[in-house]
Parts: sequence; structure tokens; C-alpha cells
Amino acid sequence: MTAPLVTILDDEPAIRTMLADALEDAGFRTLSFGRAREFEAALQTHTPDVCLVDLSLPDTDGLTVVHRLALEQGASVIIISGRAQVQDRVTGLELGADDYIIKPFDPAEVVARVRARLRSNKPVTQSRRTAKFNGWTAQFDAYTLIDDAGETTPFSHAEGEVLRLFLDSPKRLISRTQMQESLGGVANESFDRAMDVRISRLRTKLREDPKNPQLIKTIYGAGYIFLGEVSWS
Amino acid sequence: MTAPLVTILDDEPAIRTMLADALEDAGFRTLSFGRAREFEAALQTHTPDVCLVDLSLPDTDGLTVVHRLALEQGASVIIISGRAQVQDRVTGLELGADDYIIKPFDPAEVVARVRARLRSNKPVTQSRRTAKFNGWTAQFDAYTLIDDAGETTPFSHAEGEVLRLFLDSPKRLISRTQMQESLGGVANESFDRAMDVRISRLRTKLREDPKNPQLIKTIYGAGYIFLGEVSWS
DNA sequence: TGACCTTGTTACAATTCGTTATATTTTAGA
DNA sequence: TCTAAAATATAACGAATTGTAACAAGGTCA
Repeated sequence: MTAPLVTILDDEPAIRTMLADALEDAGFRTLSFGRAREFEAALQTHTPDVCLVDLSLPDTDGLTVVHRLALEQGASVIIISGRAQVQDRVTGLELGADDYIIKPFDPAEVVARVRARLRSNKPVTQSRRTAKFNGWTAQFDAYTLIDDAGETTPFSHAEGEVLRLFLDSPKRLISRTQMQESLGGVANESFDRAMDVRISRLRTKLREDPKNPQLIKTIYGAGYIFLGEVSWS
Repeated sequence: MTAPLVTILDDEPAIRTMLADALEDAGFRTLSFGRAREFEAALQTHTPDVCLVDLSLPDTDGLTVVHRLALEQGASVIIISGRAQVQDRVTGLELGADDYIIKPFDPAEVVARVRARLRSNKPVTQSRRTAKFNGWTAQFDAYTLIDDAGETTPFSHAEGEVLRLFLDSPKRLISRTQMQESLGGVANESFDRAMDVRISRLRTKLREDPKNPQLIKTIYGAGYIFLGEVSWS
């Protein structure tokens, strides 16, 4: 059994070596990158168990990297950032990060938090581009739904956001506030209607019976729940 | 209902209510405890998805609680502590905690971190989602009652709250004040009527004979008692 | 430019569930 | 046992929540 692989994405060489040393002392394999571009290229050939990502990068916004990682790779992501505001942490976590460490940090704590991520035995680096559920296949790359007969229906970006939210937490109540935050909506009352409309459109594409939806159920006053046996691939 | 259950273990009432309010606003169910003893007793009947644990407790060392939780329950554990030393954090995490938040904290960040734990989808004991009793099956995921002939009846969120309360404590008197607290009702007089109505509607769905209810019995002046052989799965 | 697509907004329909009103049951006390 | 008051049950109503059709604003692409 090989040691778990931890990637480090940070533009400061000093931090990279500090982290790499600490992690390797703890028995992990590491790969370090200074630019998002290099890092994403490496993902083609490596499947890390945990990814450490600094938010301030020369070539890209770190949050974009985090979002894509969490969305498409399903890898454990730990943000390392100098931005200490609560709001920064909340948005980082909402975007899919599993943890958020503030600079300056102690390498020992980073190691402990990496171990915590590994313990939580999240299904390792499982791609999140295609999901199957109840006779349907959702291809997020192609923005396409395929039914069991092979017939395809395109879905839009907005619909895909909702669908992914549901597929990420099947059989769990998703409150409207949670949905609002995940969809980046402002706490505007009329956004409530927008959410309804997105869901209504998604339901139509999933051919739900409006009187008796089988997949997306409304819980009056509480939120929505997606009932479906989901498997990602 | 199927909202994830978050437990709060902290000796300061102010912190308990602050956390409970924020989490309930976010759509979670919560249970709060001031002492480890009460908390561990509750684990006999509840299976939380995430446990928030303060380390400074009157009756036990919080770390012991954390350790036992992580080992035996497999639930996600988030430590909340005033001890800010790196060494404290490292030992907390090494003992099995999934996250470590330092006081004072912002409730929004706690909510975000709770969500992060849920996303990582530890194969949480997905128990207490279906209960069988006297020929009925209650599926809390799907908000559906199924009779022995396989016929389904949907129940609402409000009805489900009452039903879960009964199924959690069968054959035990449940006082109206107790019910009121569990249902998050204000100590408003008219909420008494609302409770009656919820129960009345639930009785209808369970096809109770109004003159002679078999499952939900009214104890005049005291409360209700649910008679039924309940088994959860 | 113009046809087409996406998505939020508006307006109104449908549903839920607490509230009110009224009926029924239970208990205390004569 | 009988009666009145208190407690509970339920029918009916309405405010709040959610669903969706229709429209409008903006974007894209030939």
C-alpha cells in the first residue's frame, strides 16, 4: 500500500518546502506546484488524496481551482489562506473546500488536519462528471440528461447547479437557505421565486408528475429532498 | 425531518442557543446538552450526523467524549474550544475529531464547517430513517406512510415531526409542554390548538378510529402516549 | 442584424398548515 | 348521577409558502 499523496499548490517556495517537509516526515508522498496551470496538468496523471490550495495564486483565482477540484474530482481540498475574514472562510467552505487553514500556520496542525481528511474516508478522488440515478444519466460535461431508453435532454448551467446539489446530497433535506448560498443567490426575496423556477424546469426535464414527484420532493416550509439512488462515475 | 441532526455539547447555555439558532436557520435539526452524561444518554436513542463538542465540561473531560464518539459512533466530530494552542488542536484532531474551531467563533463559520463535514459523506449510520410499527412503515426520507397492503400516504413535515417524536418514545407519556418544546413551538396559547390539529391529521392518516384510537392515545390533562411496537432500521 | 437560448421576474394559481370557531369529551364537584 | 367547566377534536378559513406560465432582458452565433 503506497503512502497517501498530498498535493501542495502555493506560490511561495518557502511555504511549499515547509509543508512538503512536514508531510513527508509524517509519511506522506507530496507533489508541489507554484501555479494552478501546472497543478491542473498534473491532475491528468495523478490522483491526490488531499489537495492543499493557497488562494492567492499568480495565474488564477484560487477559489476557482477549489471549486473545480471539489466539483469534478471529489478530492479532499484544504484551503490555506492569508485572508482571515470569516466571510472568506465561509465562501471557501461553501465552494466545496473541506477545511480552511489561516496563515501563518503550524506545519504540525496541517499534518493533523490532513490526517483528519484521510480518516473521513471520503471515496477517494472520484470523478464527479457523470452520475446515474433511477434510470437517468446526468453528464455534467455535456450538460445532458439521458434516460434509460437513450434519449437525451439538454440542461442549462443553472439547472445543472441545482441538479448537482441534489446529487451530492441525496435523501437529505436541503433547506432553501442552503440552496440559496450554494447557488450564489443574494438574500433577495425574489430569488426565492428564481429557485422555484429552476426546480420547476428541472422537474419538467426529469418528467416528474407535478402532483406526485418521485425524485424531487418539496417539504413545505423546510426545503427540498432528492430521492434517488445516486452513483457517480 | 430528514434534515441532518447536529448535537451541541457545551456547558454555556448562551453558546448552545446561539449555535442551535444558527443551525436551525440553516435547516438542521439540533439537540443541545450541557453535560456529557446527558449527551451520551441521548446517543442511545439518536444518531447524530455531526457532533459539536466543547472541551471544557463540568462532568467529564471533553476529549474523552470525542475519542469515544469517533471510535464508537463513527459520527463526524467538531471540537469547539477556548484552548487555542497548536498542541491542543493537534491532539484533538489526532484523537479522532474531524475539525477544531476556536472560541470565540462566528456561527456562520460553524454552519459552513458542519456542511463541509456532511458533504464529505462519511458513511454515516443512516439509521432512524425508516420505522415499522403495527403494520405500518414510516419512511422519513420520502415523507411517506405505507400500510401492510403496500398503499402509501404522504405526510407533511409538521406531521412527521409529531410522528418522529412518538416513534422515538413509544409507550411513554409525552406531555404537551414536552411536545411543544420538541416541535419548536412558542409558548403561545394557540400553539396548543396547532398541536391538536397536527395530531388529528396524523390520526386520520393512520386511520385511527376517533372513538377508540389504537395507536395515539390521549391522556386527558397530561399528554399523549403512542402505543405501538416500533422497530427502526 | 435577427433567430434562438438562457434565466430572472412578474403575476397568479395551488397547496400547506396554523388559526379560529365550534363541537365533543372528560373530569370535578354537587 | 348530573352539570358545568376545562380540555381536546375537528371543520372551515386564510395567511404564508410554493408552482408555473408568460414575459422580458441579456447573451450567443451565424
